[in-house]
Amino acid sequence: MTIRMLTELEGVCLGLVRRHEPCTAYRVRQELKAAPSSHWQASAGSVYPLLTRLEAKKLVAKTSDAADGRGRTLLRITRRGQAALTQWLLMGKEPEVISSMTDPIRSRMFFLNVLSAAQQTAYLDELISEMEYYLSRTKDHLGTLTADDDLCAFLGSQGAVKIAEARLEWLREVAAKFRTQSGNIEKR
Amino acid sequence: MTIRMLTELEGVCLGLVRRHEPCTAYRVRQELKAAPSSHWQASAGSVYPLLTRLEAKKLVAKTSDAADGRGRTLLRITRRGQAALTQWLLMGKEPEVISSMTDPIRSRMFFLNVLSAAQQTAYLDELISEMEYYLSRTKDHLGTLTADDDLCAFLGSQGAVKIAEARLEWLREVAAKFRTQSGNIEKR
DNA sequence: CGATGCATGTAAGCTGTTACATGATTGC
DNA sequence: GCAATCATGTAACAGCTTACATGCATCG
Repeated sequence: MTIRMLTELEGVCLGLVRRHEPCTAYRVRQELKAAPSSHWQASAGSVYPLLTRLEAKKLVAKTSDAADGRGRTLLRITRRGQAALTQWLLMGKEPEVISSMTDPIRSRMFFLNVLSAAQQTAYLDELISEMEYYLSRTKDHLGTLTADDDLCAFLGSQGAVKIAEARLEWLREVAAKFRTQSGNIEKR
Repeated sequence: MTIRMLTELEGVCLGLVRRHEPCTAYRVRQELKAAPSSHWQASAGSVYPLLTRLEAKKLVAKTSDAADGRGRTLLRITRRGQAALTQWLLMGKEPEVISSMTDPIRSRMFFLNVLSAAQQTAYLDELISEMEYYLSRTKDHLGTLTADDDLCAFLGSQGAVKIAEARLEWLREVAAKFRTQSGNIEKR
């Protein structure tokens, strides 16, 4: 019996349930929102149905404590859930997973020549300044973690910093190149 | 009159039409598939409707050459399309765009402690080897480009290499840490 | 003349988003 | 008492994927 592969958001949410169990769906949303670099909005409309889906597949167990005044539902990962999470994690070594990274800045860089030379340098300067701010926030977030407490969260967050640094360094080189080349003038 | 903001895939496709115009929708798909690091499958079911959508918004112009035996349709970007592409590009400096990067490896790293110590090191070793291969392919792709021909494509591809190098370096550090710590044993 | 590649599309389904809607609890 | 936060959901919609379907062109 093969477990249907989890989506990225499902994998992350299941992992968060595991890390913070027992926890509410609300907590999972908060954790997603707190992450300084995340593609997901973690809207109620995605997280609640998603966790219901995971429950239907018996990957998480919901327990509604009757004693709890508000209708709070606590989540826990099941043994099947652990297996599914492991399978999702191991899928990470597949080439199509490794290469499926998205970087909206890099995507845009390919089409920078749609801008005038003046616009190009102005845009790159603003971008670098925003990236610097993003990097500082990412470092701040890393500062709240320790290697002793949760090594995985610490190293994951460290990766975010390292990648942000690489992006920033690259942007600086791009800006330098565009300044010396005085823009990449269209040939048409 | 504000132009409705383009999605990521729309922006990339519009930019590709511009770079290769006049070109077919098929060509746009090929270009997307050829990119060594792309989140998009560029399936027919997404690209064709997408370009029809862009045509309806007058961002691209379709010209069906009657002389052409096969029912080939050539695409060109319109002036409105250039404006929309510019707007999409400039949106890149918004914090939510900068931080919306996704990295499936980094996502998984947060939950590595679901694996046993032996599984952890085995997985990281395989991952590093796959990342090395991915990096070499990315470098090969960069090698096919020159700074003189299309500076943007060259620098964009250079960014892919730099980020891949940062990811790989980070993965090596993670592997080293996990080996010395002999895994991150669960406390429960 | 058959395989591969060029070329265009559609239908069903899943996932995620925005916006809306409700109510309990906690802190000031 | 009132605001902010905790907490859970639904409905409409947009976007992308898989799988299916078709036909022409080119090369061996």
